[in-house]
Amino acid sequence: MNKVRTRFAPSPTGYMHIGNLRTALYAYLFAKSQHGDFILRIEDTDRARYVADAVEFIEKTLASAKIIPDEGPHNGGDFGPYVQSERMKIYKSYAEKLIELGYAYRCFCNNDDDCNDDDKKFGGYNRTCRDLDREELEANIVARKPYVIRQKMPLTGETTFFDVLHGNITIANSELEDQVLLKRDGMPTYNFANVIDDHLMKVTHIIRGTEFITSTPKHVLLYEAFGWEIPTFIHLAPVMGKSADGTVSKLSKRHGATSFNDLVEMGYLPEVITNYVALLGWSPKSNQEIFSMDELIEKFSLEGLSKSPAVFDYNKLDWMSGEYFKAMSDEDFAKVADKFFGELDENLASKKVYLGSLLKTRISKLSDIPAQIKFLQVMPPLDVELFTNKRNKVTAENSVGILTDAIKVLENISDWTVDELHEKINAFVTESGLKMGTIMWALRIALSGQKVTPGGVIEILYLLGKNISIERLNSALIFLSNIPKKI
RNA sequence: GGCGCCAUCGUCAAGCGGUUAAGACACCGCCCUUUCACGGCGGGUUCGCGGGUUCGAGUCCCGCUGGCGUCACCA
Repeated sequence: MNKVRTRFAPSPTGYMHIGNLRTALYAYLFAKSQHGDFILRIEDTDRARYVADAVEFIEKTLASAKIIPDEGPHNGGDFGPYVQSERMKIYKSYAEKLIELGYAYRCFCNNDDDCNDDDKKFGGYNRTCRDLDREELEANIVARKPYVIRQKMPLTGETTFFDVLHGNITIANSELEDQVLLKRDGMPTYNFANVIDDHLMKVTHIIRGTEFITSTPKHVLLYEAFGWEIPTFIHLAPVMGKSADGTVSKLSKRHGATSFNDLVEMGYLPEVITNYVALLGWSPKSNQEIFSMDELIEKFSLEGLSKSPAVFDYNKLDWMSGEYFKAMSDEDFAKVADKFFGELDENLASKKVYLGSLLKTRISKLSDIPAQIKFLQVMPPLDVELFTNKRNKVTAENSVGILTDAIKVLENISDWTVDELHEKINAFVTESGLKMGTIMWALRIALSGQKVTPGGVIEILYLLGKNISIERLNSALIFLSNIPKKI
């Protein structure tokens, strides 16, 4: 049996859509699970769409997703070059060959309207010039450069191909146009280059999106014309997005971030994105959801692939992301979180690992961090209402006493550590005869101006440090004393 | 519109003729609790519709409906 070889063949747009990334992932996982090769090939035959540095961008993105090609523009391999624009001579020779074989012909008009009367004598577009006397025609056409080479489709009958996911798919040949194989500028079209390269590069399994199902018969006809072995097709259902109005459509900008890189910038770990995306359209048929790349390779199989489109669910991504953070050590988390902390003062900067330990269980992406820690750097404006909490029996009035006493306790603490704070605060609560919740609530509000904080009061005190903590408590006291008493 | 593909909870999905139709996310409720988070427990009319086939259909067949794709010198 032939060694399995799959490929990922993006056009260099400088943008890695999640759907593309998933296609690459599946092609990679399948190849690796079969101990085969995974090839990266750049399909840059559309000069108008060329984006500078896009190849490097694609390679970097794949690398960050841990998808490593065995062959590619910068990975070596025996079947290069792996950039289509560098293979023009190859395509040309195969196109000429096809003409000799009688499966293609030269033509120079885009459509019948493009042709003037003179042109029409030599045939215009699509099936006008295909059956004219070839020698006479070609001499004239070649003289009239630039021309195009079109594939000569059978007018009757049907073409059937096998798809692993969909079984046999049959399309009537009458549906197929005499498509362009070689463009005026000498570049091949996707539908041509693709077939030539997949054959030359010995690709055994073509894994790509469903949008290519309808053009596959054209490819099959090409393989047959050359007498080449037809590879196995696997057409993947698209990744969809859900809009606010509930409608579902192919994932696009209006659904939020859609590229791998957008997601990374938002602070999702690359391994989280691959893990999540792997499960979008593929099921391991077990209850496992968290997978390392090695596990994915081990568990991957074509049977788990889904035929129907999958909606990208940010909720689930968030959950999965949180699971990864929770599983990380405080040190590792602090490392990946580092650039999201922003500018920290000396005190906080020295407590990053500790801060991270509090943060990692309550965020779903790293970009949530700035909002979570802002109050540590800048005290938000106080609001009396915040001091009122029914469940904990706190009011703006009784807060005054609590804060006053707390300040005294805190001022006497010289060893400002979490343990020490814990001990002293506990003692203070016991002594006061009040509920833990009552005291903590008042303190939290005074210290943070928020009902919700990452970590409890003890942790905030520690993070803020002695001076700032006491300062904030005093300010809160002043604030409360200036509130007109309720009647 | 022609052609093609698809159709199980809101979402990802298991299921491959006989199941109380898994599990996860989200949601809701309760518990725990130093707020939030974390954690624990529990909850929900899910097989698009209509015909067949069969003792028996989410599973097979047909039709319908709906969604998506495709009809480029884009990939």
